[in-house]
Amino acid sequence: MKTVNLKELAEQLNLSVSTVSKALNDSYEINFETKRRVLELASALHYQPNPYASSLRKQKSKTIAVIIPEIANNFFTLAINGIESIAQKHGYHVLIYLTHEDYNKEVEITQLLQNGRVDGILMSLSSNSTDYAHLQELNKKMIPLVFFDRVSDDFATARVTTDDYESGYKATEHLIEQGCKRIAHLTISKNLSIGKKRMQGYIDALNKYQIPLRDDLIVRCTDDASVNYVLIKQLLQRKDRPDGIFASVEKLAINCYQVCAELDLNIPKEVKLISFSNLETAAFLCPSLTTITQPAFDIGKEAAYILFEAIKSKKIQNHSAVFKSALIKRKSTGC
Amino acid sequence: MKTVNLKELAEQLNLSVSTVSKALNDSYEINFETKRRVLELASALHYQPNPYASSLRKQKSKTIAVIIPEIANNFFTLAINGIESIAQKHGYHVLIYLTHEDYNKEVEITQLLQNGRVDGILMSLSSNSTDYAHLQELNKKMIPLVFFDRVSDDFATARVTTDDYESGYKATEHLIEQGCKRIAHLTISKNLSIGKKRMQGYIDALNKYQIPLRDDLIVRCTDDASVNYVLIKQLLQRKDRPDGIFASVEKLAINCYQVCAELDLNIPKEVKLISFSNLETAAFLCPSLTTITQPAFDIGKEAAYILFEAIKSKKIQNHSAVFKSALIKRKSTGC
DNA sequence: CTGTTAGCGCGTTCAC
DNA sequence: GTGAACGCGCTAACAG
Repeated sequence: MKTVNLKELAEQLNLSVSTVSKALNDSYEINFETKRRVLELASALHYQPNPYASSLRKQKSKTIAVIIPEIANNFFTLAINGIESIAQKHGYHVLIYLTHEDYNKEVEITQLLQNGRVDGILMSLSSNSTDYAHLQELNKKMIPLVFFDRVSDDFATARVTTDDYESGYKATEHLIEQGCKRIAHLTISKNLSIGKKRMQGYIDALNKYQIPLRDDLIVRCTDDASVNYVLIKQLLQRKDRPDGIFASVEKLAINCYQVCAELDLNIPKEVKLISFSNLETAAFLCPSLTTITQPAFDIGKEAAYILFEAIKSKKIQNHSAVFKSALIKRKSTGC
Repeated sequence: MKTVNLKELAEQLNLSVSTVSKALNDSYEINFETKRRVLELASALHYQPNPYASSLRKQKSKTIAVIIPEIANNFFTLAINGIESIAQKHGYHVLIYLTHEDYNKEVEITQLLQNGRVDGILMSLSSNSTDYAHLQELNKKMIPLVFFDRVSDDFATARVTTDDYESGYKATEHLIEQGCKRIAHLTISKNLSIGKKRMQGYIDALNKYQIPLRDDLIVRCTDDASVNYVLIKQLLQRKDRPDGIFASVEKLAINCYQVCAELDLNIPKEVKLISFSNLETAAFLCPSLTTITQPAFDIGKEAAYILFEAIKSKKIQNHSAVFKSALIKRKSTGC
């Protein structure tokens, strides 16, 4: 079937293309009766305007991009949910891109978005991003950018995060209150502010309770899961193995479970574990894991909201929002 | 910063717009030296072609849409991963749309895609879709459509699924082998083939082992979680409560966990549970849940692959692929 | 090999 | 109130 366009409608109605266009856009110039006729035929023929012609003309794509490191992760999944709901409300379309924690891919993707494909970008940085020239480029092109969750302090733009420092502090404090003496911290990329802030919370909590900070209990994990696995195994095989672990991300907590299973270590009796996690279902199924849970859905919504504000006002805003995360204790668990 | 376009490049190089265009597209007509000059300036100025102008001209969007009922679901999450990887390989962009199991939204979304926004669509039906006029419309417009996972037998198009019948049979058989006598089945929408086929497997397995099929053990769940919760609670509060449950989707299994926790029923001692599930991490954390796991990533990849074949060949193919799912038993569990 | 011309489908002047 | 004409940025057909 031939796709129906303005010309087609105009011919059938004995009107000019521009009149039809105006009628469809509800212009005040057009006679009510004409509008009615146009709208009638349009809906009868299932007319849909060609989005790209319109984008080209209006220099507006009605599309945003979401760039995230991975999707098999409950936080991002919930955030997308929030983002999509706001986008749909604004009549916007959502493009999704995965970097797989690869900085080069992140650069590539942002390059694809340089020329009008999107009106704005929501982004969570990949863990090995250190240089931000690709983002400067977006800035120059006046494409609004909002960071969420994984932000960098080295690049100024609007951002939506959780209270990472406070959460890290509380998580550590919780382990201390459970009687842990040797608390390890599994951290990800030191470039990301979530890594830095959560760790600072850990450090300050230890200080507060006068527990010596031991560098050998801080495990700097990588973006390679198998490497992390080995690091965690080494940690748990030491004779003075930690009695508490604070994992900065869910994935590392899962790794702990795997290692503990292999080493026949009981969680939470022999090792207490606490982690950032949004895996609601897993947390439910697994009563021994106390989690720090972020309001991922709301974070997505807020980030989208800020982005649309920026798009509307045509100003790159430096708005920033911080959400509280919650420490969720599971019933019938020592931890 | 002004966005740089072909005209800009042409002026700076003292060439015509079309020559520049050809050079950038590596046309054989263009002199090597000219190409070099063009490419040099283009990269110096970070030239990126306007995708919508090109789409308009070529009538190709280099974009596909993925329409799914929800995203907070490990199956879809993994499938998107697979889809995105193939799309990226083909230089395609991925639009994502969530129907939230709402048929009307499904219709709305497909309408938005009628006029060239995408070159093809990947779709998992919402559970209450019964009418397919909106899909016929896509068909007429020659937009390739590939179903994955949630397909309908009432609409003919390419599809990628798992061996739902066989999986349902095996799941039920597994419970029988564990000694279950009263096996309940929690099913979703009867419109979807996954619902029908998994249930048929259940029925046939019972027959095979000469266990009477009891209609009161088949719980037809809805798309309203709170209703399902009540239904499951009623099921488990009966004096002749089931000793085994086969949940057709993960979400319903989670509901079972919640209800059992509330009723102080032990899983798997008092009630054995088996479910379709792709929640790898949960399955790991929860050794008492045996799962039927689908190769979601590969299903996504295959669906995308078929779609790109259709786009390339400009033929709407009726290719269909069936993947095996795996029954994954957890260690140290009676079920 | 390079340039000229003519749209892709739409929205916005500016005449009438 | 309506229509003719132009251009968004790019590509393709056709000249030269």
